[in-house]
Amino acid sequence: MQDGEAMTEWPTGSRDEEKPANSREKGLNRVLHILEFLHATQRAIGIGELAKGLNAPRSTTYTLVRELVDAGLLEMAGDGNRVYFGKKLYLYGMAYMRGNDLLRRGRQEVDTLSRETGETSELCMLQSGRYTIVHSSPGMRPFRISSATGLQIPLPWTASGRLLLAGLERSRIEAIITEDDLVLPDGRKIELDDFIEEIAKARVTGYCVTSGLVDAYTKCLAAPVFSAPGKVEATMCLVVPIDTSQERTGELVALLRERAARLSIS
Amino acid sequence: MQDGEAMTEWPTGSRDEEKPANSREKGLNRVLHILEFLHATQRAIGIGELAKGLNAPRSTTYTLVRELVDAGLLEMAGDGNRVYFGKKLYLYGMAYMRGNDLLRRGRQEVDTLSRETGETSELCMLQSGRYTIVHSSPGMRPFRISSATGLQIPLPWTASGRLLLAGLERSRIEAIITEDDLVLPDGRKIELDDFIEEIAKARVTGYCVTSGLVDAYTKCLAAPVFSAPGKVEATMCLVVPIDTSQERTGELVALLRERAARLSIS
DNA sequence: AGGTCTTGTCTCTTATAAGAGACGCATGTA
DNA sequence: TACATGCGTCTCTTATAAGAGACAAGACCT
Repeated sequence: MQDGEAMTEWPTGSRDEEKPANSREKGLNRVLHILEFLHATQRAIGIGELAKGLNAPRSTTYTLVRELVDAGLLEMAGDGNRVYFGKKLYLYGMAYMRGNDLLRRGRQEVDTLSRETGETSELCMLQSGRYTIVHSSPGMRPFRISSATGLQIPLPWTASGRLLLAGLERSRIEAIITEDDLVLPDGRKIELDDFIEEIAKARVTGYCVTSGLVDAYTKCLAAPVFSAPGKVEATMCLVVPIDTSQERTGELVALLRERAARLSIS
Repeated sequence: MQDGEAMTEWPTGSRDEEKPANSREKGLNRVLHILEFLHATQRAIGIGELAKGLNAPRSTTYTLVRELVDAGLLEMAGDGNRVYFGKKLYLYGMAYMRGNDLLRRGRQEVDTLSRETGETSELCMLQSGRYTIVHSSPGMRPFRISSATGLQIPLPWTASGRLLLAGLERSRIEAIITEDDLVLPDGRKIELDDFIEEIAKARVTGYCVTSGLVDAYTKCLAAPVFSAPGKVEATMCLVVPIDTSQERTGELVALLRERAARLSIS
């Protein structure tokens, strides 16, 4: 997210884009940042506030927002001085879904899986180096373990993350995972070597279960969806209470793997 | 779509953006055109082909597409040299839907309406001067009358069009409707005065029925959804065979109006 | 009624991105 | 084997868009 870029120095050894330090920013980049920012805030926001949040000059921001609103990618919210995503983005998004068998079928599988098991179920993909929930369907429990579509979290925090990276060389993985990604929300640190080993193991067993990583009370079961032999395109996963019995976990994993395999045929 | 802009002179009396004739085009505009173009073609397309379709220089197109792919707004399709919409657009689109009560509830209403009646049902909105199908749910008939989400057609061709423009002054309407919009697919021409009168009538009666406009065998029933008193934000509509009986049409209109009214409360 | 913010618009400068065009490498086809 | 056509990358120029900053108008405090 909008990680105060001007403030932090570059994480050691990451992208080597040379920064001319104080140069102008391309309009298109500003636009991309605007969209990311809105996605992070999840609600309409004033233009001034937006400019501030992006460290972007006000005049430029006004201009770009106007153009985007005219184009329909953004819309002015009810009160008239806040912006949020626009209808065009919705239409483009639906077009993406229509053109994407995996996503379309995956959504259905997830919905039925969560209906059948009563547990929260998700379809996840790798998106710009992070684990991304592409579709989720809440479970039936009184206290739901739910999470929103579009949420992005570090790969090492999740079972799916171990599957999504299966088959990549170590160097590729190192390029994707940052130091921060290896620190769990509760402060514990995952060793990169351990993580890479877990990836290898997940690749062999064909599924992955993690307990109490993102939080202390959930367990995460994931199975890979292949787009080609060996190429993991997505994962399906179930989020269940951490005290779920061994047997039930086993049953759920079996069901999950079956469904994921069915999706893979594509 | 992508109306060979370089070829045609401006429709008399429309937008007065001065064209410096042979100037450079802003990157952001190119991007907006790329998105529109992909939306129109509805499938992945080669970059060269894309550049040609947009009358854009090849080098620029390559640069922009690369940036958009890096950003996740576009994706390279399977074979590796075609582009189409990307996951980010899907995520933004879902975010739009989540933040938009009317759309979210409207989709549901449309789905149940089409299940209950067995007819094709749609939620429509005004989008950049055109009638846009925002969500549609196909009917149960052996030969389905269906249409895709995102389809845009001229306002005068539809029942919804007459409702979406209700309450606008004549000058606003004239600004939106072009000469071409008034010519039906079969060549017949609608008089602007007649059209404006029909809008006024639809506004009073609170619904609109049109027969055999876009094609010879369908009838279109539409009812307005209000976002504020007098402000038509969307329409719900049913597409039925043109020979549907008077009684059944009446029943359907009543049902439709009830549903649309329920949506309006928001 | 003065002081402090924010909002939206406008003007002007200059750093820079759009674009022309060349290049090398694949294909295909005569 | 030559010739054409499409793809992807690069270089260099100059038209232009990003941005600084000024301005008027409203909002909200004292």
